[in-house]
Amino acid sequence: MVTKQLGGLPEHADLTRADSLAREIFSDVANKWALLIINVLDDRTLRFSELRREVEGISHKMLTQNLRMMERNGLLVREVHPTVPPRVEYTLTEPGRALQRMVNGMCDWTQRYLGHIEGSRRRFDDA
Amino acid sequence: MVTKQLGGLPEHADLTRADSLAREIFSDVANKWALLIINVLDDRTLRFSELRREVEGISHKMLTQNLRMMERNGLLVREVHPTVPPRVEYTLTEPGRALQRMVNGMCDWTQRYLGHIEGSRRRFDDA
DNA sequence: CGGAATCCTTTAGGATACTG
DNA sequence: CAGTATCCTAAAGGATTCCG
Repeated sequence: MVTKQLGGLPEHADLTRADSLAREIFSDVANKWALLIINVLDDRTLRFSELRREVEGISHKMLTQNLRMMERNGLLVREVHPTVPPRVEYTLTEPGRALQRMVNGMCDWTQRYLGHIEGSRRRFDDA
Repeated sequence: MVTKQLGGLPEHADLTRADSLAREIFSDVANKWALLIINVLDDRTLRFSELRREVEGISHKMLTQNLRMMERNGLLVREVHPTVPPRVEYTLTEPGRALQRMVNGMCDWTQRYLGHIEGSRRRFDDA
């Protein structure tokens, strides 16, 4: 319970003082690999191997680890097709898609301010 | 929407295939401490010690380290008042504030889906 | 007070091998 | 193909101390 809300107007959630559950969830989610997986999954249904290929640079281990965590938190569903060879597919849930919109926002942000950031870095590194 | 490509229509940025600079920036920003600092700074101007108090659980070292990184990337400005004892204040820049809106969205998301996530976790942990 | 540097522990994460 | 387990190295991060 953690809103800065006092007067009644809906204020932004403040996780800096949040209870441990909210902080834990935020920590799970606010990590590079999870966010990149969400971004690439989008509204598609992808296999493990497809995700592995599309999330550039992720290792087999990190992918499984993050997929488990995201499934546990209800961000995506995992469907196993008992064929041989096995076929396992991942799809974002509604909460996952809600998050995905914000992740897309962050990606767009990165693109948009790329030049600004590059300049800021140069200035900083000179001094 | 998802056609993460190339035709010409404005699509969401896809950092999974992005150039190394964009990936680096995203990695800088998509980390727990940076996002919490952004969330607590909001539109205020805060001293180092105030941030230290408000970002619950952050260590002296992590705070300085992240503040340097965020200053370098132009997310915030650092103002030193040459008094004694020294007074150093931090304020989000416009790019920083743009990011902050999305971080707030993520915090709100966490609050909103807390119950859903808790339930999903229980179900997962039972199986 | 804010920051840098040091030391030391914990975790993240890669490589590899094995299983159904 | 997807997943698990093991080993091992690199990076994150806490505690502490010293400096302007």
